[in-house]
Amino acid sequence: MANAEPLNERAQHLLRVLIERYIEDGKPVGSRTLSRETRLDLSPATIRNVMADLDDLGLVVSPHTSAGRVPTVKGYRFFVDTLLSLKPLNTNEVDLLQQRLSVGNTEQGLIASVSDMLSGITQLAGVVTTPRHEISAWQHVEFLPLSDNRVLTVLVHNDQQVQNKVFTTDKTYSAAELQQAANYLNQTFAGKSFQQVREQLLKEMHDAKTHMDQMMLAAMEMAGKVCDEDAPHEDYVLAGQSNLIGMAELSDMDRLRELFEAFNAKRDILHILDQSHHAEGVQIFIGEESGYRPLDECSVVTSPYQVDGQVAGVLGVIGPTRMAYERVIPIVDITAKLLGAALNPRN
Amino acid sequence: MANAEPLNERAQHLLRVLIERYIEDGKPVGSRTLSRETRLDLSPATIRNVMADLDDLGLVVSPHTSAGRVPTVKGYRFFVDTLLSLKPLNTNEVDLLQQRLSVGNTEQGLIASVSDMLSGITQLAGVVTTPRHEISAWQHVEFLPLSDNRVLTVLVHNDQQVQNKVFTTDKTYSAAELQQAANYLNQTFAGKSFQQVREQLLKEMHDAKTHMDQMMLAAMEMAGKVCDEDAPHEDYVLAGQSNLIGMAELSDMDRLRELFEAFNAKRDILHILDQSHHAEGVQIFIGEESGYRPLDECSVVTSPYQVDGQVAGVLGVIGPTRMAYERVIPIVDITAKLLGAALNPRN
DNA sequence: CTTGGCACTCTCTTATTATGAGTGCCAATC
DNA sequence: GATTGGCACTCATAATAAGAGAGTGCCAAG
Repeated sequence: MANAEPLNERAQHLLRVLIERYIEDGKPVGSRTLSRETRLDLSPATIRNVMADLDDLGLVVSPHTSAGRVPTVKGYRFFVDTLLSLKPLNTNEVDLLQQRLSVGNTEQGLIASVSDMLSGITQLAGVVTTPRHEISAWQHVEFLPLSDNRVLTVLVHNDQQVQNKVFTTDKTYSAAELQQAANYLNQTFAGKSFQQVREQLLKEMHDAKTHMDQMMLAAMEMAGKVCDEDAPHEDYVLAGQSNLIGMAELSDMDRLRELFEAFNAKRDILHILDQSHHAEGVQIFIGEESGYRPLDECSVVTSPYQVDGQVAGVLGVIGPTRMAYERVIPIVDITAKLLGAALNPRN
Repeated sequence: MANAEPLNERAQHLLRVLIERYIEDGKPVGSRTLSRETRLDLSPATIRNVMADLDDLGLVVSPHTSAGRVPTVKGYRFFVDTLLSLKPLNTNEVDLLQQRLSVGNTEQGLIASVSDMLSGITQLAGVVTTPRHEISAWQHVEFLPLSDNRVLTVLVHNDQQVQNKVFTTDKTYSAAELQQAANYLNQTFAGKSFQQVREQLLKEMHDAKTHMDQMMLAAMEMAGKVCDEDAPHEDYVLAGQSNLIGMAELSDMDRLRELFEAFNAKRDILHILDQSHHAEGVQIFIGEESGYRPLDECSVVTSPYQVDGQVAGVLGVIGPTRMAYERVIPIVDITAKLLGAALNPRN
């Protein structure tokens, strides 16, 4: 039993070659192939012995008695954690990404093109969550009267982000009244974080009811609504789903369908991405590790991206468990950094 | 030869039953079934004769010598144009749609939920183009200075629509200067259509170069850019792609993939939808009629929707040629009307 | 014009039989 | 004690064959 000595050098090397090979052409790999592929100059029989050990350890399995071996989730995990030698992108490639990024200038456009980029380069599905702006602070608010009792609120955050929303009010306010309300709010809140604004707002609204005129109250309400709106805006942009259609491990229509439905429902996918939110650097969920059935045959490679030193969102790719990790991981890593940089207020 | 008499009553009825039956269970339908299904009390042999005629006319084909008949594109066309008896929704169903529509209040939210609704009810893919606002007129513009040389432009259309964009200018403008520019533009353009604004803008920019100060020119430029931006904003929102995955006629992975890629590319799909733009009421593209290979096995049922008496966009569903037209057509029709109503400025 | 009859054609299913890749185990070898 | 060749065995895959079933086209009779 090789159980005493957990995994010797040779076994590790063989496991590595096996997985690399399997990733390349998706067929179970047998002892004969392995004996040819590796430099160790071992006979198939010897390799079979090693394979039996790896099998006992749960790192590989054979789909049936007389097929080669295929890595298990545990095998992939070990591979990714300790055997994998990443293939860093050369500067050319990085420059190319850089260029494609600087085109779309709106935030929406940026994350869409990053998602596209990820899927294009990896030939998998690319995903980017929309950035959170909770760190941002109040810069300026403007109220514009529309027809009837409708008021357009324009709220500018300190990071160039702009939000607008139309409200219906109880009574019709004049432009001057609205101006006055905006002035007051701007003076009071400029530069404060939305967290602070929120608290102060609630407090003032509570004990102000008596000595504050109608108009101020309405303005408060509006601003409060805008702030509320800010928080739960969690979503993602997906690209390249069609890349997943041909893949062997998803050839089962029902599986594929389940997966696409999960994409639409968004909830579960978001939950996985959230887990990466507080992690540092690239994180990898292999097969069942994600905990969601539709993703059983898939791996998810994610990385948070930072704006202004704060984690603003997560991006990554989704593909079959059998994916080229050594290529995908650096791509996700770099892309997260590039997106962070592109999203930075000053650049 | 029945060619002299193009298509007698009985033949039409049989064709109709055949297609209805085929739509229901997707298997080629034979003379025996048809003889049972129909009330005409004809023997299979007689029906075979009729089938031979329909075959000659190119309305049906048999996939192989000893299978039943299947409608051709031409057959579907005839069915849809002259045989189809629509199944109008009852008021309950309409009310239900109505309700689900009034929830999402932003325009984006509205078209997303309409798209969802279409796909949910029909179990096909739903699609809605984003409404065009070219008919809308200039109501108000506001410039807000941000840090550095950045200026936030907020443009309000007369139909509650709001657009904003951040520009970088050559020099730093004061709040007062920006205010002045906005005032001038608002006085000059308020109430005019963007078409008019555009023309006038170009003209003024041409002969104003001398007697107009820097500031005005810059403002013009900004406004011009905003107007430009308005035009080519053609896009659509798709929902329920996953409904198409299980469908028999798309079981070929390559076909399915092609189709999904067409969805992503958007161009061709938009082109088809555009054709419906100038049509009145529901329009149907069956199979190859669309002219796009990925849609060969699909039909597209569309209807333009109107806002303020003007066609603002198109919505519809995409599904296999073998779809329940008698149900889908009224749904698309009603939904277009509901969306138009929901989108109307005053409601 | 309609119908029953009949031969014929295809698809689809099921069973049978190779073929080949790969394994596990054992005894011989280094 | 690790390595190796040999050998029996297993199992997926492909190829082939044989029926069964559904449906057609055509013809001759009603």
